[in-house]
Amino acid sequence: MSILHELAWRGLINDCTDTEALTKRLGEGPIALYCGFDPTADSLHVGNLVPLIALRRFQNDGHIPIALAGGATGAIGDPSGKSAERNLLTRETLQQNIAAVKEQLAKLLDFETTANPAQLLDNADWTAGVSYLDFLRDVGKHFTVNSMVAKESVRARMQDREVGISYTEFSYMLLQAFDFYHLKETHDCELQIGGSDQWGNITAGIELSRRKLNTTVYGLTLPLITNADGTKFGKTEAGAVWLDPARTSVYKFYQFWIRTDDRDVVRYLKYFTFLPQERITELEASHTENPSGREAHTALAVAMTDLIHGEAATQEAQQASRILFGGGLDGIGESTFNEIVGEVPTVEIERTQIEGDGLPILELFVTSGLCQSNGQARKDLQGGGINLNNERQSDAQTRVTTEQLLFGKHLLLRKGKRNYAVITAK
RNA sequence: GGGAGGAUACCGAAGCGGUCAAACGGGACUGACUGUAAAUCAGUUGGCUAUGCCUUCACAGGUUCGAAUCCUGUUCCUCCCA
Repeated sequence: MSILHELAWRGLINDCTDTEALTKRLGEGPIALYCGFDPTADSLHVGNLVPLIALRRFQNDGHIPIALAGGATGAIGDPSGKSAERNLLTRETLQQNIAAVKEQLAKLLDFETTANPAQLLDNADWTAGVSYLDFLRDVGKHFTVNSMVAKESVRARMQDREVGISYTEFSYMLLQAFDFYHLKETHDCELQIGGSDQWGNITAGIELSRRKLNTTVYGLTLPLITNADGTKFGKTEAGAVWLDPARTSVYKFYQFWIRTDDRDVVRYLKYFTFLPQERITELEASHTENPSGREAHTALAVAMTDLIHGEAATQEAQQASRILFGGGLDGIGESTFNEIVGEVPTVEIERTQIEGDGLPILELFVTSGLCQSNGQARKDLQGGGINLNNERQSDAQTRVTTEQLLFGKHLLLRKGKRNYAVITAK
């Protein structure tokens, strides 16, 4: 099956500038393709994953992926899909972000293979040195403002008189177009992929390449990932789900996937995993037949955690999840318990703090980070959502002492059904 | 430059002298039901040493027994005219 068919089966093709020609071109041999990632934070998040994984899919099919860290474009800010002007990042932040994002990109693509190694580029390298006058003459001249204004990203903001769009963001598409043109010229990059909101930026690049190089390059957009319940994909109570384990722990990352809505799980298996069609079809059948078995969810969570954090970390996260959600703590041993220490948020306190009269339970929940304030903890307790060592607490006056320590040193806190934390006495 | 209107909790939006920690909606959290799902129903949604106390309605003052509500000034936003 060709790569395009594969992507289509997975529901990953939103739009293509010329499916027929691209199919033909891909059939003729390896192609270089790129996708840009703007360093808006010091880590990528699951929302960035679809295009990144798509790059890898192309690489697996023998093509040459170029991951572009947007040192230049990130300095400007892409108006696509944004309803308001953003603040510019400082240069230092940008530098840090790029460095961090580069590392993450490097993990998902194969840079070692000799046949078609991936490449990691930064568009600041070829943009920073271009003077404003040169840019206006060499790039700007090829675009009419009329066509720029017609782009959805710009039009949306022009129609909204309350927010408007700065000249800076308005120019964003030219920079991205310049990237594509530059990559075509220097790396013979013939395809750009990106989220569906990138359509306008991609076609701008295609036009520039045609005008300046008289050559045809292609664009392919991937769908915007939507949750069945209408919320934004990749967001949780705590915010975005990041790839950086320092921001989103491996356990939380695993949990994020395991809690996927039933209606989304098969779609996500197709979007995000490299599992073969047959396997996904199997999982779909198993899920339809016995949803409470949650086999598809587990497969998804394992595949994703594996991909981002590696096998060892996945096993730990999985083990911790099994212990916590596998039916009570009764009879578990110390070594088993230790599996969850450090996986779920773990806070250390001085043993002396809970000796004698001990600490108020509400305070402990605030310390653990599960509750925002004493008042909130009290409300949660009144609602029946506060558990210590998996026992529901109903008295706000309760004080926790060394008596309650599991194995002489840990306390297992739970708020609600699935928010765990461990407190360890030093 | 002239004129009009506005700024309320996470968001949207009521309130226009006391009964306002502030209606209602969304979101979020918790409980029940379940499968760590969805849907549904219920509770909660400023802080606290908690049948009470404290700090909030852009900011700073003032009037009043009493202000989110009235007055003055400041900042920001929107609209209309030039």
